[in-house]
Amino acid sequence: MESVFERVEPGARKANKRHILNCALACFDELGLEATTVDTIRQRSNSSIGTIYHHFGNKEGLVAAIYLAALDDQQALITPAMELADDPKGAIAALIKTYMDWVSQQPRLARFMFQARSLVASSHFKGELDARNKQRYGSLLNYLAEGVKKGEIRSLPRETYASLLIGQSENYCRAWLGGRVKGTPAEHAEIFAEAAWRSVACSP
Amino acid sequence: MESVFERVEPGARKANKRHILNCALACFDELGLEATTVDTIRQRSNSSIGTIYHHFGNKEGLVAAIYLAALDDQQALITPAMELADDPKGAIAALIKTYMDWVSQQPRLARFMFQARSLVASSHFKGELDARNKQRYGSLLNYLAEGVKKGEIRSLPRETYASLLIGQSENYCRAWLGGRVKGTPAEHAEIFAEAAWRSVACSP
DNA sequence: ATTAGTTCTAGAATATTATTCTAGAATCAT
DNA sequence: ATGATTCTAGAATAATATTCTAGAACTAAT
Repeated sequence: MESVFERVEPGARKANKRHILNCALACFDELGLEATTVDTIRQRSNSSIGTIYHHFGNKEGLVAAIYLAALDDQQALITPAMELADDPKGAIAALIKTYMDWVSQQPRLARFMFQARSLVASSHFKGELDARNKQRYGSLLNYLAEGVKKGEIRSLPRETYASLLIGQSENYCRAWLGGRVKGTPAEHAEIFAEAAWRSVACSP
Repeated sequence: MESVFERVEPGARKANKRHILNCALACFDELGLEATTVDTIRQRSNSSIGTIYHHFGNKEGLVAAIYLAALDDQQALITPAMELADDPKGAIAALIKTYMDWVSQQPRLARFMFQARSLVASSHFKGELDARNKQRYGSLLNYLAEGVKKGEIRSLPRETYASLLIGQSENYCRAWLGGRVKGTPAEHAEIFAEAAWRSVACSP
């Protein structure tokens, strides 16, 4: 978990910044976004108000820093996994399995992402978020377009593909993190990969 | 939109309470949950702090009241639509089309629901939310179980069905409300109903 | 190694916002 | 008509976020 923030804030100099990020994540996860105050985080991290505001600007900035680091960590696993695949079906399976494995292994981060998403999306970090999402799905969509030409993928409105592919597994992950279902996302990943493929494929 | 709150707070006596709910919804939608203060709502509704706290207890209670009213409004359309269907495929299509139509017609309420969900889920209204969701999916799951016996529906882990059916359309609705896609949910509803069916059906 | 510049730490002071409290007005049931 | 209940109002208080100032630690260039 230390490693998640090492990617965005590397080096010994940033050790305390990473420490604060970790403590903040723990607080948010245990108490919820609203209920954790900046002072709660200060106490847990043995830090000071000044330090926290120096590094993150405000509470929203701290939330966004964790959120974007988590998104980057996810993407750092998904991109290479999809590049290894050699057909659309394999790429879709890689996307879904990698995503569901990540959630299963990083439940605190994943839970935080669901809680913080709408906050980040309505903050002035919206731009950064949109840029990452655009990059995230851009290459996938071009890839699918080829599949359509070859007759492997159904021709559907371009804007529906992302939801058709990731919506089901995302919904299940949220349910698991909220304790409403028991089986880990990882253990059902095949089912969801298969369902996503059925949704967009011309033939099984 | 007045009618949404009439269901839960009927009668002339509750007119002001409904008025506050409507004004609060408008504020939340325009400014976001965090950015709208209780005083913002007081101003917009020409009300008073005392009145607001009398009716809702606290800000969280106000959010939950809107959320649960919206959920009930949705359900009031979905339940009869599904009961009219006479086979699993029709029931699934009714569920998805009714849901997507509702979102298209009530974008403010729908957007609010996505923004407030995790807040309500981590509040002490979690119980009420769980009860409604249990009821919401309970009958659907029993219905699907029959389909499995008849060989129409694939036999999958029970806890995966709800995500498989509603995940895609929910994801698209969120994207539409966030301005990331252009086509209304209603206009793509057939595609999503079809995809959900493909995900769980034995044969097309 | 010294020094100028930069980043980091600290916490008191301030500003913003949520919530409580008390009292009176309106409504209802008998 | 009257006692009980619900509703309205806003000042007072409490909780929380944010700003500000000053000094410590570190970095790079001489």
